[in-house]
Amino acid sequence: MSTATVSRVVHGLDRVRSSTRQRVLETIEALHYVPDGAAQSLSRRRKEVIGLVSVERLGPESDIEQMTLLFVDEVLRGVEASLREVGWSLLISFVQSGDHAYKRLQSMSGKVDGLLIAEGIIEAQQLAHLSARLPIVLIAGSPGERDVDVVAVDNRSGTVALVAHLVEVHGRRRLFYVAGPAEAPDAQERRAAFERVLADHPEATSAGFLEGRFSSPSGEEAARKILASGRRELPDAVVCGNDLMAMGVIRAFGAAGVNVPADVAVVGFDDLYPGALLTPPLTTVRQPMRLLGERASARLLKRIKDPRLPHKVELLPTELVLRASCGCTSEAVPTAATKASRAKNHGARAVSARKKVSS
Amino acid sequence: MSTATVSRVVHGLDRVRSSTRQRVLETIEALHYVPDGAAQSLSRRRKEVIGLVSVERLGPESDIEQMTLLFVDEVLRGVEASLREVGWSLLISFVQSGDHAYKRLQSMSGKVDGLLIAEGIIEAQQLAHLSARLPIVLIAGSPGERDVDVVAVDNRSGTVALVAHLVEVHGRRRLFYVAGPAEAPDAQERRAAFERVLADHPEATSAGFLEGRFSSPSGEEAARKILASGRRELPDAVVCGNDLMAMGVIRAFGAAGVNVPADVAVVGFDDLYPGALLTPPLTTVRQPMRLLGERASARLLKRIKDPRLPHKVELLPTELVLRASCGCTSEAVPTAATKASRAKNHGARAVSARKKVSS
DNA sequence: CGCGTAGATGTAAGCGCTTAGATAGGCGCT
DNA sequence: AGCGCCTATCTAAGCGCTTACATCTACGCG
Repeated sequence: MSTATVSRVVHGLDRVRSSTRQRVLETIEALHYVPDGAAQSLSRRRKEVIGLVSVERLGPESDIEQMTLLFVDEVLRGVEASLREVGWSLLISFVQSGDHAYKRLQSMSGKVDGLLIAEGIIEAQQLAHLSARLPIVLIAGSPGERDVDVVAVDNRSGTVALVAHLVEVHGRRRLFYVAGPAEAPDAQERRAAFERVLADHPEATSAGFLEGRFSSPSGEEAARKILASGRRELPDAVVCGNDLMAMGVIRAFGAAGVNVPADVAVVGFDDLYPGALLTPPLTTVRQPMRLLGERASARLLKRIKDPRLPHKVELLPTELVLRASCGCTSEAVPTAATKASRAKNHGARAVSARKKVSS
Repeated sequence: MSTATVSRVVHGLDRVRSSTRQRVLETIEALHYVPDGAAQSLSRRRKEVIGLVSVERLGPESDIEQMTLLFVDEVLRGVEASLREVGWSLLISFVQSGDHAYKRLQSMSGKVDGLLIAEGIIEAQQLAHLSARLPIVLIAGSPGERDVDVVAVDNRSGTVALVAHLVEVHGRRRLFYVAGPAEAPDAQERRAAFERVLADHPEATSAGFLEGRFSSPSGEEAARKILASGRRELPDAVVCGNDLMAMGVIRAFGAAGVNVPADVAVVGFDDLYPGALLTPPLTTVRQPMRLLGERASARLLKRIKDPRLPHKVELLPTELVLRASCGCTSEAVPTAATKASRAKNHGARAVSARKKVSS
């Protein structure tokens, strides 16, 4: 029996007499035969593998930064799940920024049909080179990128909904902003959105601004600086660029005897899991991380099938998660439509950021 | 110029005149040439890829189960890091138990040189089949497996250290055990270790036993049952098979007005990150998850190089993490040697389980 | 000045699959 | 029975590398 017949049986495309098919299947079963992936890839000119490359954070704050990784892990699950559906495989690699990321990406590019790359790993020019060789989708990249597809989270609408909530529902007036590092596009977008809400609400004013490093200790530090300028001058609310910093702020305020949210509201961005465990539970904006992974791989697959597709940026909506740290209580905010899907989340209320924005 | 020369330049094994080498390198650079992985794999008869397959938990308790995934993610990082060192790649796949796990593993087996498999995904017989085809290392499997290597965490020493601490240092006498599901080998080992400590300490007795599902809600349920048998009869301490259940127990006790640890000590196992955020912070046993990944892949690589190596079981030591839920305060336990590496962990004290056991 | 030799490069045979095109059977028809 | 045609199967040519082996070049030596 020729290998051609076996191949036809395995893939079932061509007609094979059913007795032959039977015989082949039995033999395959008996021999525990599994086709060699490398040979298939070579012959088919398609590997049915895509690569995911993201950052690995290290450094002195790593113990807490571990939480941040939840982000990547959720994305990864989304990617894996949608790949699994179509029978493709996922190759993953972490790089430390600055590391020889480009080298790694290049070597991966020989083993996959397409690449999912986390933002901020390589320079635009290197990206362009890679992108010329194989399909690439950027995850959570700044929407400005050319020559690649981007799937990102809509930082703006989420922040706007969150800050508007503080001002409109809780009547907070003096808002302090603790931003993420200026070089992070996410941080910039969130900050810009914050300022925009202030501009749109004359009754609210900025009570100050500090730049943190997206880490919990940098949040604590920011809170200490805020406290240092005197209790009289405490802001109404502290809006943080992410949950980690918000956690730091809450901890430092708690240590100093400042009551959150009675004295100062504190809110974050990300909806990391432990936020719900804090005292008070953290009001924040949820990023659809798993969805991010699903969409990114869907787009990549589409582009692999048709490489001449125009490049596109896809923004994913966020969701406002109201817990207690903004001043909401379990009973508060009866107006907002609660989403059943989040009901389980410790009594938090979730509101589509889109809805909030449009109102 | 022949492809052979290029190949020689790229791999630098054979002698090439340096002017030629130069020319080749320049051309490679200019063309952004990257060798095709599939062709290399086919020709070299080695893919330089290994696969990691682990469970994806779903179901009604998934919101909290997400935490469990931290486990897998840490292992994954360990694996990826050690693979990166030798230039190999990592293919990953999650399966839902019961899912067609064997099918998936089979298809992966065609694309990798070896497989890292999480415990409990497939039957022993299927494992044996796979193992006959390619090198396999089981992660956190029960040490009883044959025909495969196993790298696992030493549940026993950790549990023994933890329970002995409750009895010897805090004088707890009536200990209740909330176990994980009986079909989980980890759960069995921990429970057995618990009983063993009781046997070794005549002054301590069992206050009861319940089987949970390793989930936080099942912990809450257990706590409610304990409370239902009357306040008079509350145990001194509740030892839980993992952190999630311990978190549930603490929450339910808190809701019922039971003071932890004053009335009842509660301890877990795993050292999931949020344990440090609870009130009171959770005393637990830390599993070296990342190390687990590193060791598992190291062993797999070794076996791939020499497939006739005898199969081995490797047990990794755990580490006692003392926080407040066992009765320790920041000042307490001045006896135990604290490990500098854990000092950052919110003032928790960490003690090598081995050391504790030997004392 | 021819030959031996060693170093540099080219040639070609796979690696295990897919697939287009060639071939071989079986059938119904005249 | 002989022909054509359709279907089931086989043959063989790649896919892009690695590598053993053949070839070629240049040099030193007798």
